[in-house]
Amino acid sequence: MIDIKQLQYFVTVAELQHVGRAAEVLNMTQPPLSRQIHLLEEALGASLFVRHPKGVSLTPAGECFYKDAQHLLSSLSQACQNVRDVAQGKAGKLSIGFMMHAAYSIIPKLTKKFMTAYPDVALHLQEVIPSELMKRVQAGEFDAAVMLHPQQIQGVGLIKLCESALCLALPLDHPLTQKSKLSGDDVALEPFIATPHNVAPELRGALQSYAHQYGFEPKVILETQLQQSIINLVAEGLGLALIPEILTKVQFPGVAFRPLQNAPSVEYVMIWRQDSLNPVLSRLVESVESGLEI
Amino acid sequence: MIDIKQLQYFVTVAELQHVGRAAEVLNMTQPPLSRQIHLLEEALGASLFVRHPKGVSLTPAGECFYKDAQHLLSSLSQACQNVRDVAQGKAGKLSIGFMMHAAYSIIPKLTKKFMTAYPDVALHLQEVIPSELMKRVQAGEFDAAVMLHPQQIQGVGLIKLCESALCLALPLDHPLTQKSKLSGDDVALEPFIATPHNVAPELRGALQSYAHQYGFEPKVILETQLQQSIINLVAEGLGLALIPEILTKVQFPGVAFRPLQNAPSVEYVMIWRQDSLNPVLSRLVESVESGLEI
DNA sequence: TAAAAATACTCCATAGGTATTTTAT
DNA sequence: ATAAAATACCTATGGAGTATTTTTA
Repeated sequence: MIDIKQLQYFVTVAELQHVGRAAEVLNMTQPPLSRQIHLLEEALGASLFVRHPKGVSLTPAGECFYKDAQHLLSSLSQACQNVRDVAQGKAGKLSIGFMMHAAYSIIPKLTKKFMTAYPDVALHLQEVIPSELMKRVQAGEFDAAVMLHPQQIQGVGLIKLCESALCLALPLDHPLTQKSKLSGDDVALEPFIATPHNVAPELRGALQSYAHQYGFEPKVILETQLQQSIINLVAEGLGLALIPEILTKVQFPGVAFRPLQNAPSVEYVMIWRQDSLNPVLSRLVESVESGLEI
Repeated sequence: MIDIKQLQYFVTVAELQHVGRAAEVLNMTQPPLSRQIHLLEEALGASLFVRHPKGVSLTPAGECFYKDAQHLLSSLSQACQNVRDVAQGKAGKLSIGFMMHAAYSIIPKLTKKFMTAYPDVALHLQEVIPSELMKRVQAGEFDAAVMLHPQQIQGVGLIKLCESALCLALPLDHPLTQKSKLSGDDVALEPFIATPHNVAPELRGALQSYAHQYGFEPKVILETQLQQSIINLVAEGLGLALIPEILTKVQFPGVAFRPLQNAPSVEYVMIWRQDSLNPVLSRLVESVESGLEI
């Protein structure tokens, strides 16, 4: 059976055209090297060298095998390097799920920092509705997810990314845009657009409890799964919405944002499967732990 | 040190996800296979498998190495096949020198037959002046050459390809074109264009001895190393020339060919270095030996 | 607890070393 | 005649086998 050692022996002899000197380079004596070359020739069923009185030279078959052997050896060492890189998380694949809220500041910051540090990692980013994120991380479909702080965190690691106060999103032509700061009393009778409780309980809960502080039940006239739709519907003038401040840096046409008195806030976190086998994940967690400045 | 055997072991275990069953397939017992997998992991500095109670599965690093190992193994077997092909002359390189006379029928026939039989051989064809051919075959610069039958053939193999009678090449507007068959008497006073003796002694000798048969010394007014030039100079009306019949199948503008009474003939042969190491050469000789129909 | 993998220990095949012979110019 | 490769023989590393223990869901 041919083995790597024989290929290295062969390449060395081929390069030096001299079995004795090749043996020196290989830190061995001439006879066993001679023997290995013969075994290789036998295994291949072809003679690789012509023996001269002052050395050896490659036959055409040997020339051909020399090229292939060189390529094989370099491919092998490349493969070893690859596997080490992947094992250390310097290379590989990482799939990250996130909710729309993260798309505008958290995800860009996070990916930019990580991709700069680990250019050989292929990031797969996917936006899904908030309620999907925890499930799919636990199922191993995502290595990590950026989402609102969940209630239960069994089997996942968690790191806080930032906190963001909620503010009011209202149509540009709405009378309340005249006031620079609003309170619960101002909006008690307004129609609201919100996400259903099962999609993003934290957000829906925040609206609920804020309203209760001011002694009213919010009039939710429209529910939509997609966060993006909420802002679009506000722009259409269908109602108001509570939106985290991190989204207000972006210009949404037809929408105005106003701060709220005693505004509740939501917390954004990254979660990941605790028992993940992907070494890249540890690098991501480290990267996030060392600070993101969102 | 990593060796091929370990790669095969690894690939088998990776495919079956089960060390015990992989050991069966590999015709060995489980413990040494287990051990080799561990040694491989140690050599790579990365764990390749996660051990479950009912088998093993690949880590991300293992997945990466699996792809590379598969590729390495198939490259290796391809390399073994390549070297065998080259050793048997089924693949490789073959350089053939030839004189211009062979370009129009011998070389096309020969190369077509050979290339059809051995599509993986790269033929390097080169036209040079006749006197160069023997030297360069003996020097190992050409594996073989197509040329006129040489005087001395030390160190080379030889096979006859064909014989061709010489005929007269004359300008289209020459009075002698009126006659359909010519003899030495017709051309005794005509100017001749010929190759120098040291370039193609056989051809020059043939002109000489033919003339002597008819009791005259040929008036060679122009000598040129390149055979192609002779025909061009005939077309220009500078003189006549003796040209082998195998060239007359081609249309040369401005040149007429006429048969000669008692025409001398020349013999075309293929020669090759007897002690060549190129296995393809044997295939070429076989191919020519089995007949060319020129 | 029940598989499958890992470990412990043994044996022998074979890679590599030493001494010597053969080969090719 | 000479340098280099091949052969013969010896030693010992390490790959593979048998028996057994440990691991993990």
